[in-house]
Amino acid sequence: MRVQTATDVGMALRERRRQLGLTQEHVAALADVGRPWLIAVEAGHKRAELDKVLRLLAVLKLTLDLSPVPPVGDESVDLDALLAERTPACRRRR
Amino acid sequence: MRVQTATDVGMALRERRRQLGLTQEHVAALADVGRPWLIAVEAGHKRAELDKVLRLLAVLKLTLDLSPVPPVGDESVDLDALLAERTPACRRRR
DNA sequence: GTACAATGTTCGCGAACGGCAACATTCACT
DNA sequence: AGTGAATGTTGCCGTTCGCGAACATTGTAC
Repeated sequence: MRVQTATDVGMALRERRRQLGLTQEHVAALADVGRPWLIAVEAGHKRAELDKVLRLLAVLKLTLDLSPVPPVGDESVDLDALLAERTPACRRRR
Repeated sequence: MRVQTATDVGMALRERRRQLGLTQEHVAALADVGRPWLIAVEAGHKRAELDKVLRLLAVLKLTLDLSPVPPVGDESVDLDALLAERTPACRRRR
């Protein structure tokens, strides 16, 4: 499942927790977080701390993968535009 | 690339930024975050806010995927253990 | 309808965030 | 050596977090 926003993350977490048939209280204890916090995150809390979210993923046995956006064919234009904005020194280093 | 910790996230972000040949200052501006914050995150800052990290991923054109841990064959035991701990009401609902 | 579990909400509190700005360091190029 | 860009570091400061505990709401079983 692809996630892009905090809301996506929250929905995925809630769905997964239900799949496993686990209680918010139970999961919160396993991940060592407060229950109100878990509720907020499942609701899409944007400012949740990164490592707590990661612990939650681990507890729910969810893996997280990062991959470059597959080139759709025109992203070279965007990249060039970005390159043009950069200073010579930075361009040299890429 | 699979990430499990805040450090993993930071390393992935840094690597990706370098691949694109972008400056910390440039990326920070695009993601609307402070440069010191970006530095901390690339170094593995554990308490970074979720949505800022997500904005960073978007700016760097990285997609984020969540998937259940592939059954290794013996996790059903763990699951049963968890089920045993749950209250009847919760078990009913799964 | 009663009882209980699960979920959601609110409060006060200490702790840490993240922005900004300035300074220090590293590195590449000439 | 000297210049300039990129990166790292520090301090102040207003804002917000996240915990704990208590209360309110839903929903399920009996």
